[in-house]
Amino acid sequence: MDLGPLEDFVGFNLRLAQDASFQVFAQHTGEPHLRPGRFASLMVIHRNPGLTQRDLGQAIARDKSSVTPLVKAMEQDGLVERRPSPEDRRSVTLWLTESGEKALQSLLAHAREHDRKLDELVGLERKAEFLRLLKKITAELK
Amino acid sequence: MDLGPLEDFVGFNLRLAQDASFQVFAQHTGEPHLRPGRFASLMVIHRNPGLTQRDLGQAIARDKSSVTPLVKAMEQDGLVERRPSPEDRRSVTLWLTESGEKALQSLLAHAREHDRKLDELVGLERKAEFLRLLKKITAELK
DNA sequence: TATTGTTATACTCTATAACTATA
DNA sequence: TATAGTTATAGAGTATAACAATA
Repeated sequence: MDLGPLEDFVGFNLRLAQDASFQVFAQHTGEPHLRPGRFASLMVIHRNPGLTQRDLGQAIARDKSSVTPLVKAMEQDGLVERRPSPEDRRSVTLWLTESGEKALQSLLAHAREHDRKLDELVGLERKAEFLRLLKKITAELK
Repeated sequence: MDLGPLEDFVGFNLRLAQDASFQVFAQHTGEPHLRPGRFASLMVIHRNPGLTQRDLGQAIARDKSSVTPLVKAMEQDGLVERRPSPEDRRSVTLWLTESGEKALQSLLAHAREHDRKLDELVGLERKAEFLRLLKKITAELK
């Protein structure tokens, strides 16, 4: 199907490439509690144990009312533990369980495997430049 | 917020760049009947006037049950006309109205403006290679 | 029997607003 | 007064399944 001028727009091709990449990644993660949407959250909690739900929301750019069900679902699946903050009784602090750490490691393994495929397509000698441009778009586009 | 190993994954950066690009584009289109989600549909109908809803669904990778409300909304907004197919009485053929053509042209103008910003970030001398890699990922990732 | 399109329904993900409890 | 978190609710956007009309 010919899409005319769209075919050579960077923005449009960015979207197609990301869709393809996400779909392939999501397929290979398989298990439901390893859904890619949780990846960033698990990583943020892993690297900032004891952060509050508010902090998490800021890190992943979601409203607090969206964080509540996300965290509850991960708690339900045994990936995250919620403990009252000793400093502020309004706050909840977040910690990965052992199972959460394992889930994160598993997602990371999938991500590495996935990125090996991307590296192959991009080519090692072009990867640094490609990454640089993606980061530039993220950082500077307004 | 430090995301550790994710920071240098191509897939992750693809996602961040596409999010940034989409958000900026969506903001600037403004009006509700020019929502970016309709862009591809308008373009497909523009370039294939008289196609059926089934054809449209295949082109934009959506189930027929998702095409129905999409097309109805665009008809409601006066962008698309639905006519019974003379060849197959089960089918509906799709045509852009004058207003639909105008909406498409307006979206295209926004897209060109948007892509000028992206071109600036990427740099003209690197654009061809960048596009080539994005298309390669779309086409060959499995 | 198979296909086109519609409808009913449901699921995911997101947000806004109103609320409780703290600060 | 302001903030952390919860809940109720709503709106996109998507899909599956059952259906009517037609092939």
